[in-house]
Amino acid sequence: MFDIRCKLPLQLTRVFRMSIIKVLQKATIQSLTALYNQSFTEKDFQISQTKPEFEGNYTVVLFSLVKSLKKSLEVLGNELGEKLIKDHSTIFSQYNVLKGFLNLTITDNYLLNLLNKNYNDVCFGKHEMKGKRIMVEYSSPNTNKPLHLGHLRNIFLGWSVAEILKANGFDVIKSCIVNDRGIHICKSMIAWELFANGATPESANAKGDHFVGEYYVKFNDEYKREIEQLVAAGKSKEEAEKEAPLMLAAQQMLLDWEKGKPEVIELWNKMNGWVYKGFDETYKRIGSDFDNTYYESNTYLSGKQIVDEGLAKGVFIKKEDGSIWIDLTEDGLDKKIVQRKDGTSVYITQDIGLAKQKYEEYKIDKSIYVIGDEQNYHMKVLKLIAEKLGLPNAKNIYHLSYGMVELPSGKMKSREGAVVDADDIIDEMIATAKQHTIELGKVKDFEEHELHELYETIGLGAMKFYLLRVEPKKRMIFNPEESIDFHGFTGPFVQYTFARIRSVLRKAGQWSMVNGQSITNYKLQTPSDEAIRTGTTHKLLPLEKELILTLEQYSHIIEQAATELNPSVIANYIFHLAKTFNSFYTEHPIANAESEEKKQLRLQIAMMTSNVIKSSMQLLGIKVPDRM
RNA sequence: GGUCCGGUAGCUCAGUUGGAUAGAGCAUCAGCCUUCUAAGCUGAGGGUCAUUGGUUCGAAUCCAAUCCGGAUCACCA
Repeated sequence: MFDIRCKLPLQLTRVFRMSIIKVLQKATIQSLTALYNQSFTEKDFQISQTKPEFEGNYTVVLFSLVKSLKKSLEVLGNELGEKLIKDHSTIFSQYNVLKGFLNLTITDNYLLNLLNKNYNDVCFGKHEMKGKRIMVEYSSPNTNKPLHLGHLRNIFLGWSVAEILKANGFDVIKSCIVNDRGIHICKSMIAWELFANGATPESANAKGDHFVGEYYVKFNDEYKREIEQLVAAGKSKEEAEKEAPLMLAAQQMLLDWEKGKPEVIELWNKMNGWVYKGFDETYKRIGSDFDNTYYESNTYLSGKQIVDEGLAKGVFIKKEDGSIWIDLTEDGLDKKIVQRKDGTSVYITQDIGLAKQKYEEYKIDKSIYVIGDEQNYHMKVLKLIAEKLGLPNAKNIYHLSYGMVELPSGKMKSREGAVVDADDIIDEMIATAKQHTIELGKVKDFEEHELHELYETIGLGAMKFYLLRVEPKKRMIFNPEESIDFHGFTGPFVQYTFARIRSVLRKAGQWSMVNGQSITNYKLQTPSDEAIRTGTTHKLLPLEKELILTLEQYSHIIEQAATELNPSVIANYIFHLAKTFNSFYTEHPIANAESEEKKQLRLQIAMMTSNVIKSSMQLLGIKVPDRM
């Protein structure tokens, strides 16, 4: 989906820089050990960014050290500060102690060096390969209805987490399990058979997944009517639900499917084919992809053998009626069925089979499932069963649980058609992007295809950012009336910041477009190492310094986002970076700076900021436009 | 009822894993375009961090109880 990919092999082709926060951590441990002849770890003290109202950039919080050292905060702070500055004079220039806080100032030279070495490195911030492989499973749609807004949160999350892990040096496999069989699929098949008169997506001029989804809704409408009729004829509601002809037909079809009845299989293939075509269009449009797609119709039987093995091992128990269970009461959960009395497998059985298959195919070290929080219990059970069965790396099964996307009216109900359809909302976002862009009137010289691309970039960017900026586990309410903002903490805000930087660089002759490809001129004259070391070059102004400090944190942020499996960490960071840049941009002229030195410095800052914005937005799956 | 998750400004969300006077965006109000893109910038107002108690130098953060909201506890998937 993107042009730039950083491949940083295990064999060091480049030197990986340690983040300031890590340097400070290590240096503090060293200094404390040297000063007080005791051993320390990172957990003995805390490091944070200095609050803006105090002097300094990074702060060592000393309170927790006082007890074991029996020193006053004042004395400890001064001794440690003195030592840090003496031993690491290239990085720390001065310190002050306020209460229990040791505030350290980073030298301009250190930051200038950093800027000088990395300003044009599009891979800045990424980590070296760790030699570990992780699978991220996401999307997992049913093939009886189109994707909705909830799927979009799932897909964006999964895709982004995968990219974040890659940036952090993991070998990542994106996978998808398609729920392509079962009673719900048969429902739309029956409805199509009965009511479609042979219609196809082509004849109805409809997207395949939407076309099939209509018959799923049709089934439920007709089913409801049959129940009402039966109830009117004197049946109880329960009886009616079981005896309705449509339901009986769907159940019969499921049996026929499992037996492999040719007409049913043919219809099933045909309708699923329509759905896949529709899904593919949507995936392509939103820039999602998978390395491997699993189909439930292939995996649903594979659990049976595992059940037999588990039974032999004594992990499972067989009841008198032949059904097979696992007792999880000792783990604080209930008993769970893993195979029906008729010998057929249930949902969780398939998942156990798939978990094993994933491992055997890819030898993954970790298996991440991006699934809504409604399945927290299910995933807990799956992991426990996998552990008890002794499946390889069962303990590294991880459920990345995210909150449901709800409407102001409550939960989305696909059976009633009360959902925000994915394709619809994408269309709306792009239309809104178009409207805003036209109103602002800045792109009158764009070609038609450039405009089209720009609207997609902004519309999708707004939506992805909106869904990713919130911590995954929190549920969110989506208000279609209010739509999504294009100002403030949004994708377009960041995109706009990027476009302005590109504009500055273009005009300063540092960057240009040739046949749609961006070309960077490596003409920036950079201060010599000697000048930087001896401090004969620029003094950084507060906003210049703050920007470089923020840029410096990028690799640390990637690591944090990967550890937490949380793209919102990235979103918050980008926004902060863009906002800082905008203040800088307003305050200080770049191309028309007060001196040539300042001009070069600010062009470097601008270029590095644009690189980090592009790279970090890429981790969220969001493109950035050169002009908007 | 059991288990899990959430509750921070009018609204949407951060809060670096226990640290300094709790921060952003939206909305409201007041300013800033003859200088690199105003989808921007600067400033103001807005808070019982659901409630109560506890732990300690220090709590939005940890513990307990309570209240509110959600999910889940199927021979459904």
